[in-house]
Amino acid sequence: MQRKTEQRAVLKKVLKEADRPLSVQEIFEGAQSELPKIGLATVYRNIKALVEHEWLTVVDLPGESSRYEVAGKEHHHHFHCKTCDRVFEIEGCVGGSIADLTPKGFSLEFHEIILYGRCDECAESA
Amino acid sequence: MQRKTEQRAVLKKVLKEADRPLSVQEIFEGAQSELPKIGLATVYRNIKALVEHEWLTVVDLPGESSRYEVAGKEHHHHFHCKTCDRVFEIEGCVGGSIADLTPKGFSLEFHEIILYGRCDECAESA
DNA sequence: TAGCAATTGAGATAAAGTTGTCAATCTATC
DNA sequence: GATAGATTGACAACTTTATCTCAATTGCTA
Repeated sequence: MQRKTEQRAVLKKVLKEADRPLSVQEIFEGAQSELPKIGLATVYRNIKALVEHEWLTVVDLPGESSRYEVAGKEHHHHFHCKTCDRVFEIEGCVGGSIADLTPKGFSLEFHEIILYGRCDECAESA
Repeated sequence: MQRKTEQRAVLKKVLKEADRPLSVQEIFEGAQSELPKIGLATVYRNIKALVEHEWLTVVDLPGESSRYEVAGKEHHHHFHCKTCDRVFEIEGCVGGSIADLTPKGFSLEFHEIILYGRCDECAESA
């Protein structure tokens, strides 16, 4: 990642403007709308580089392939809309009460919370 | 699934005795210790059949391939030990306070909580 | 216990997601 | 501008996970 390229600039723009975790396909399609000739390998290569440079964070959800969101945000969790399949960031956390769930003898390091349902747009048109 | 076979009996025994979600490999290896000639395809075939018959439940964790646990248990969540990579069931839930995290306009249908850290055995030997 | 058909084991095959190859292109520097 | 080398696009190839094929075996019924 030594040079600035138009491709990477577009990828970063797509990710910043989405403001939610995007799948490789979503990133690819978003970039294609601005740069129709961009290749999938370029998308993968840049995602990998941006993750290594900690500009991007990997978001893994159960049974899904990885999504990516801009790094550096506060601790937060995600909402997965089962209708449109988009993932949203949600504020707040119930970390305190979660510690109580830890079984005896186990040591808790971190946690993940995922909410499922319908996002505002999909709930409206239901 | 019209006939009782020794293979399926062994698979069910492995799953029941584990009392935690097992990966296909764990199930396969557990079954092999009792039935060395069992094939991987048989494991997949029976897992699929047992899930369809609702004897098994699929447990998906972020970034992991599916695990399987005996169906019919109460609502619960999971603890993933990052040291031994085993997954455990944990009792209790903070469902009430989780509803508060739901963004405006979104409709919450269900949730997932995953704790990460060390299990009792791994915490002890740390 | 004989026979039909479900089930199995072994390996080939498939599907999805990701990475590698390499000539052509573009970026940064001089 | 010209140049060196990083980066790209197109597609081949690979990985991992799961399924398919088919002859051999086994469970169930009569």
